[in-house]
Amino acid sequence: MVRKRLNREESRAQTRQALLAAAGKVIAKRGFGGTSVEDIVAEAGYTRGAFYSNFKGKDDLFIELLRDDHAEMLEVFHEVFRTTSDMHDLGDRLRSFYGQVYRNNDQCALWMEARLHAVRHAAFRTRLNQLIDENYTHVSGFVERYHELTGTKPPLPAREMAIGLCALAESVKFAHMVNPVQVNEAVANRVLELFFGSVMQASE
Amino acid sequence: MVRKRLNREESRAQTRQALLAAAGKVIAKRGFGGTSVEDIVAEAGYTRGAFYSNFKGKDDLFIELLRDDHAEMLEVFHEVFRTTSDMHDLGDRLRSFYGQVYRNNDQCALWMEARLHAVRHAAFRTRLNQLIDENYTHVSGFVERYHELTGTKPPLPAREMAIGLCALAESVKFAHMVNPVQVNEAVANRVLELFFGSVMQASE
DNA sequence: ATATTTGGATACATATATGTATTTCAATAC
DNA sequence: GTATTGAAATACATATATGTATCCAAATAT
Repeated sequence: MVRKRLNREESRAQTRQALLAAAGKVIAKRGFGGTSVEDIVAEAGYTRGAFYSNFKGKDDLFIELLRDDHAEMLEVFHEVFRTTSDMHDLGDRLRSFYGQVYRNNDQCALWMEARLHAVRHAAFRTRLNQLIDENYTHVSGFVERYHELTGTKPPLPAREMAIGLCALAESVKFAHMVNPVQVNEAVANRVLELFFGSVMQASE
Repeated sequence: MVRKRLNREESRAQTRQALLAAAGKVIAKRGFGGTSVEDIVAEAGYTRGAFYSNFKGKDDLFIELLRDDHAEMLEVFHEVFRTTSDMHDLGDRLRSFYGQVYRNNDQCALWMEARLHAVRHAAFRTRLNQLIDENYTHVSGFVERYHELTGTKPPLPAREMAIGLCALAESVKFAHMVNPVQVNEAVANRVLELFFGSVMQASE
């Protein structure tokens, strides 16, 4: 597994990453509240010592984990929206984005978990909302760009459109996760398509 | 507190209710995974003995709690949708419903918690989805009624419309809870109004 | 009145959590 | 090569959880 002899910095970074990865896995499985520090280090193959040497506590690690994930998400976002100059398919794009960005259900669950935790813990909420706001800003930027190019006017401020679009995409995805039978892939897509489409038409 | 001498049945029902109420409170505060049986009984002023005498375990209690809450929600639903014969304001109605039905944030958090738990636990998922499906059926019924009366045709099967509308309403509410500053009451309402309105127009 | 049931408290055995204090051993510095 | 540093393990003290087994007192039945 470990290929070359690591120096301190590298070694520390490695365990840190291992802990984060393990945390992601185990939190997705058991929920944040239901996950103990012990669970995390066990999954990662370390001990509690390593954990407390790297993080202040569970909250701290969680935010760190989300930050990493968020960075990845932005990469996907830019990839999806940069690859084309044709702006007419905002719906498709955003759906594709959410299809890609939550590449697995665990990830979607993780963010739901985070939001829920945020509702209950003010300090955590503040930090999480920095990430979420950044998300809104990016989507919002895309909405603006879209309207510039199509010469239309958004029916609401771009940021509010972003809030709605994000909410919709996420919750349909989530509904699908909760009930994959009733809300199967096809249904989820139809619903998203209709809702996105309708809202876009409203702006012409 | 206790007014009259209770017989066994009544007494049992009373503790049961007390436990359920306490659980709702404490789960909303700490999350399901983060809540111990001990927490629940402490809040209710009983002991673990009472708990295990009334429920098989935490999952069992949780479903029971949701079932009760669900029943209440349906009452609100009917109240909101029965009070008028004017069917033209589906959006208003549904928004009003979601405004009323999740009369406090705790309740909304509780259902999110439940969904999240369901994603991870198949047995629980089955039972939760019975409740959610029933919800869809009711909203769906309203959508149908709406289209009958307005002589329009839904752009998607009524049930799929219901899925989308519920997802939207819930997630905007949730977004508001997570970030009450950015997604304040006014923003949430504007977004909901626009999205609902657009979708409804799509059906004409 | 006495016997029986049973809801819920108490006791028990065991398992798991937390956070800090201390130790160890490899990586750096000298 | 020896000294120093620091990441992670171990040890420790304490707290909290779980589920069952047992007990008790109030509510029924006889």
